Amino acid sequence: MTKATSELSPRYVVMGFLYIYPMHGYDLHKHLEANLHEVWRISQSQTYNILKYLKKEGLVTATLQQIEKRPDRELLTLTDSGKIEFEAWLFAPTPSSSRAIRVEFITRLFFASNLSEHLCSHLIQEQANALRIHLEGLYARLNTIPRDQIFNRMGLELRIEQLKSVLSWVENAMEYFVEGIT
Amino acid sequence: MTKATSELSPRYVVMGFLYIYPMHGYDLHKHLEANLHEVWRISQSQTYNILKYLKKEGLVTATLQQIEKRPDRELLTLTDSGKIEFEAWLFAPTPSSSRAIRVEFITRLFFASNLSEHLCSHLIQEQANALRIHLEGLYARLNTIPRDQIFNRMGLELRIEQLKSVLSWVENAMEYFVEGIT
DNA sequence: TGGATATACTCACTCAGTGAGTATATCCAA
DNA sequence: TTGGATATACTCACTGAGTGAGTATATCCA
Repeated sequence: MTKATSELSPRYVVMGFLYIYPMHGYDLHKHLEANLHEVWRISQSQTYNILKYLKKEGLVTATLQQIEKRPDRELLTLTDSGKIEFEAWLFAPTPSSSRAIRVEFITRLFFASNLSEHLCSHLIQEQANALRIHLEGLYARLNTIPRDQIFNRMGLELRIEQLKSVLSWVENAMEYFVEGIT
Repeated sequence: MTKATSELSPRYVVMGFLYIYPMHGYDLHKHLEANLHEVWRISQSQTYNILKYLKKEGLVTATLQQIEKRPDRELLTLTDSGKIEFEAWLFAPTPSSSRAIRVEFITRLFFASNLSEHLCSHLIQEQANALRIHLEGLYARLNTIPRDQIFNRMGLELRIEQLKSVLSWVENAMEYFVEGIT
């Protein structure tokens, strides 16, 4: 799928919930609200929009449930190719932008925590490494921007500051999982 | 204009360049690339898209220049209402999200630096205050999220960390303007 | 018994953003 | 001198994120 999906697509959260078990669009949206409302703000209709194109792409199938007199009601299931796509996303490091870490990486941890704590710790390590490498690149780029390009320098320097604070958060993220012990 | 323009609309940078003086869409895009490529990444066609709806909204007017045999070529001018909208945006604090500060606030400083250094310092103060107030709100909200909502807490705590580092950057931003003295 | 709330989904829309394409003018190097 | 790169200037058709209002039925409970 050499599809140029925009960085930070909401498709994977949706797929993630269906990865756990099949459900209705309605429930899916409720789960989103309950578990990740500080991370994603996806309206109900937007949830249905996403499901629509996932169906079109064959990542999700809908089976109609006919319950006497009630209309529609589709039970949504992640297809095999849907599962593959989701797993690929889950295991690959999130692009190194502050926002992507806050939204996508936390979402990956959310789904990974359903699988194993060890996986979480692994994802955290990998993400921290990716961030360190990316930061190196940004420092190098900063050196190529002439002194008088004040606002380009501002943009890049602020970006670097943000990423530094994101990195240190990621490095300590394992604390969330051992917290219960305290 | 109770228009619900999405937070972080690219319309104001475009208006900002036309605020300085009228030019072609082509030049406008070149200026963007030259001065703010670390801040905004707006493609040429996207620049024209923006100009299109600004024209439709009466914020920009286009006067056709007929130069013997060459086609099209529109000189774009900011209208009075365009100027008013731009100034309103320039003087009002940017919404307190990390990305908005990195993109919109730096853009505001860019245009403000064309007007006066005193204005820059004023905008920086105001923005820092707005950020402090916003952070208070986030801390309060964090206290309302139960301990077991791990991922919602993660999202909010990371957001707070990012905003803290953004705030300290803003507080020191005046350094960019006195730099030449060193 | 009727009004609030929960379940479940649709539609029409705007706005951000991309990629490829069109057309002419100018410069400069073999 | 000519033809190929580069600069000028703009258009079009598209995808994808996101919103707001609307539809329809079922259930609860006061």
